[in-house]
Amino acid sequence: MNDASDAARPNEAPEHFVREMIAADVASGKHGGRVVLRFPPEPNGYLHIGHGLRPITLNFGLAQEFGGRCNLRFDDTNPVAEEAEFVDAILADVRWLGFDWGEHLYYASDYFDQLYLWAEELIGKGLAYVCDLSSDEIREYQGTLTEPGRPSPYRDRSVAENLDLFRRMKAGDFEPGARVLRAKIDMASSVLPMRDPVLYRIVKASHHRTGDRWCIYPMYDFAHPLSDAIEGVTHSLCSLEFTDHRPLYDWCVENCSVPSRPEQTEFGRVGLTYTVMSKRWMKRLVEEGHVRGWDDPRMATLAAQRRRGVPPAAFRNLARDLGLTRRNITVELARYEHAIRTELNKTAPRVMAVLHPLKVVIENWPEGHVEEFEAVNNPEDPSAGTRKVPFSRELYIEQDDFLEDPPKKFFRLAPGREVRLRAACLVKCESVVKDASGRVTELRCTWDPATRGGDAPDGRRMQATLHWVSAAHAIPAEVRLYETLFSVEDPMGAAAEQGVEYTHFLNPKSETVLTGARVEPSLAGATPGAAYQFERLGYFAVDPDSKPGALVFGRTVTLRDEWAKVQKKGG
RNA sequence: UGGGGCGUCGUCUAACGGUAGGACAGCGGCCUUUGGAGCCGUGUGUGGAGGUUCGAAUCCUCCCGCCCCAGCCA
Repeated sequence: MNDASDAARPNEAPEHFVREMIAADVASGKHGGRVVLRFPPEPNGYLHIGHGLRPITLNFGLAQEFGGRCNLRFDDTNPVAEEAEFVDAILADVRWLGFDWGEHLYYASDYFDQLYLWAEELIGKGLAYVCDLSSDEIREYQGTLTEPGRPSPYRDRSVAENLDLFRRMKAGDFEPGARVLRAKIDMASSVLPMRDPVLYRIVKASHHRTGDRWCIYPMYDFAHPLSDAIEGVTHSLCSLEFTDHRPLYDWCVENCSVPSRPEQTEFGRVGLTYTVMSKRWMKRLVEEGHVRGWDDPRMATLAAQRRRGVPPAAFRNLARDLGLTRRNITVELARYEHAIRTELNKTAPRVMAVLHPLKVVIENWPEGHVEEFEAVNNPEDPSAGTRKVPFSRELYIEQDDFLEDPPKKFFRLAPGREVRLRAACLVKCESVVKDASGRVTELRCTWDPATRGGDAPDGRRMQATLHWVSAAHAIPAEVRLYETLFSVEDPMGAAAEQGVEYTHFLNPKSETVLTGARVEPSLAGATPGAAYQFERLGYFAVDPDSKPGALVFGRTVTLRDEWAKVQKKGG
């Protein structure tokens, strides 16, 4: 994790309340001075940017800082929602972000036997009972935000009867919904989760790991604190919405004979503008075909960001820079993109690619003659070296880089004007060839042999430097340009406000597929996942859709673009 | 409405009773063989009202606003 990207800001991250708390606990010898954290995803879907920017980087990062460890535990207590496929995807995402759980990969389902024993312990202590109320009835008895609940008629069953019933629940004697095991706490509590919460329910579904061995499954509120205790977790970090559950977390740990005393601390979640993060809403985008799949580069999943070419270091660095508070926050897309550019600027090799080719013929360059110019691979990193780029009589430049009648602040090529071709030479536009409709189809230029390499011996300065490829040597490639999936900052908020579906705000231009692009020949062997900067255009990654001889690039993020800004202001 | 959480530039975030600072965005400029990168400059933002204090973003009181909780989801 200490790669070059952190050089500008060595080691120490800014302080925040959780770091201070852990430091204080270590100093005071609490938990024996140990630091054990955990990242506890439920394998019921894909991880998203919010996970990458907070819980993952926070837990694994703090564990590293304090020389402790971070367990990766799947909170798989609900077989109807969970699948092994998601386990694999989550593992891959965490690994991709650069974290290692070592031997500490766990599953809450591995603790089912122990959890069951603790449930019986609670029954024995008179702290839990089997309740025959239906879920509707339980809700009725629960009261409301302002009114206290009423005790279940089954609340005072004997220990023996509870034990018998619970064992029969486990044995499969009852149907789902017939009975549940509830904690006996306080039906009048102002904290709703304390009103005799359900601890176990009957579920007759196959579990991705335990199969059909169980037909009763523990609820999160029971399984989570006890799983933490089993693993010796010292600091159980979770998001704000679990704050109300903390009293119950503590109740479980206090009333079961657990081997350790973990403590829960809550932090705020991270959201991103122009995207939707929730599982349910992302799922709809996939199912309704608005995107190519869960890893479509426009999606907010980590798998999608990886495919798009986002470097994992950008996540770690941005997560660190965001700090940590007890507030749910929304990060501006620009800040996410900034983190990506900062990283890629240091690491991505530069290369030339022409997205919308415009033919250029160098009239004073001999037919059939080829020369190789030496191009710098990364001006930010001399160790990246140089490469040879072939130059010949017929080239392609970007259509956007020529205007027959240029406006004031347009510095690029125009009739009679001279510009530099990156790493090559200076060329001057002598004339323009048009088709019958008047469209410019070709530029006739001349080059100045004295400017080989790009510098003019007489010192004349160029207003612009253009990227280019040699027509005969360039490789055709498909290039996919991405913009935000939604056209408004807060799709869910806007939908609620305007009373329309959030899909109403899908950006029709979120993906543009270009099939006529040409890239320089050095890219011939590029492999999926590789990230490049297409000079003057942006950062692009080789998409896994690429096949031998048929490269597909996807745009990770554009370069900052002053000209685009000028145009926007003028238009 | 009961309980809980939270209010500092547009967005994040510092300041832990002693000059409200940084990052991103924006704006202006410099530089440039990427209109990239880099560099320089640019901001009266502490939700409100009282109070305590020599001094309050920070402590107290009241008010206002936003978020979370009434799954046999996590």
